[in-house]
Amino acid sequence: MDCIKTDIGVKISGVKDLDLAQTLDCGQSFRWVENDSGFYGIAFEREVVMRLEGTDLYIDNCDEKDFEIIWKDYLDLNLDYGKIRKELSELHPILKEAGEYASGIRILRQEPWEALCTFIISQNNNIKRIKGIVARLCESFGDRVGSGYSFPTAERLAELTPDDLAPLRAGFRNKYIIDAARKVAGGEVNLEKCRALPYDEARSELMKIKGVGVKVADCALLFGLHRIEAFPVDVWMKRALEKLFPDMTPSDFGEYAGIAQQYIFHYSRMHPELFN
DNA sequence: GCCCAGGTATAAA
DNA sequence: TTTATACATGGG
Repeated sequence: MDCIKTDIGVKISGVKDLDLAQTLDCGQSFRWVENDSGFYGIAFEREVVMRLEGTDLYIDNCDEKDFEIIWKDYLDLNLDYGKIRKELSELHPILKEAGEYASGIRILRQEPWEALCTFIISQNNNIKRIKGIVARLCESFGDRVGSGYSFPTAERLAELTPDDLAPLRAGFRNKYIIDAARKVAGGEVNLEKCRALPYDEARSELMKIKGVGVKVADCALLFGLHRIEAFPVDVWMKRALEKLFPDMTPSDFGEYAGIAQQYIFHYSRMHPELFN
């Protein structure tokens, strides 16, 4: 995997186990939009467009240094998903099938606060509307980055009240967003500490926030802090587990449970007939 | 109008 | 400890 400069960005060749649609638009991030030139998005105060041709990844508006310090990690390109998929496939034949079907999924290393906040917004909500709320949140309270806006910091949102978030049309979630922002900005909840804490303690740390239950905590840990042993279970996953893996519990999926969960989630979403 | 959406807080059994 | 209901909003 090497990175060379192009006239508008960089080209990384030899990228394996990556499908941008499966990774950027599978419900782990709500900030990427597909347009004519690829997937457009903003993270870590950078605006880029990504496009994959075979095993060549093009990132526009990016230099070698930004790729090395930001996007390489963001896309989790240091982890060998082919090897992990092989290990997972030995756990259960359906997991092998799901892994092959969704073999381009990677677990993003998103900014922890963004992951936490967007999954607070996700509760009892649908992906289309979540994206709208998140977009309005960034436009209203984020900083300008290129032609878009960054995700607002916890410190910025901590200054606000739930009523200030009315333009987002996020409903009852407004008070949860503000509670999270205040606890994170004030240090009562330490996100970085959750990278290394024993899993149950990391979960408890996040659940100090009103509106954060096990599902939101698991998603924040998986997508924001790269705790890939996290296995978020929602109503959909519960059905998938009962029908497809009746003999397994989330902990049976082991240290890569979060990757297994994403394979299963994507696979079952694309095959709803499995539940009939 | 009715139902549901990558849930959680709260009250009641 | 487990089970029921409200919660804001908008698309199907």
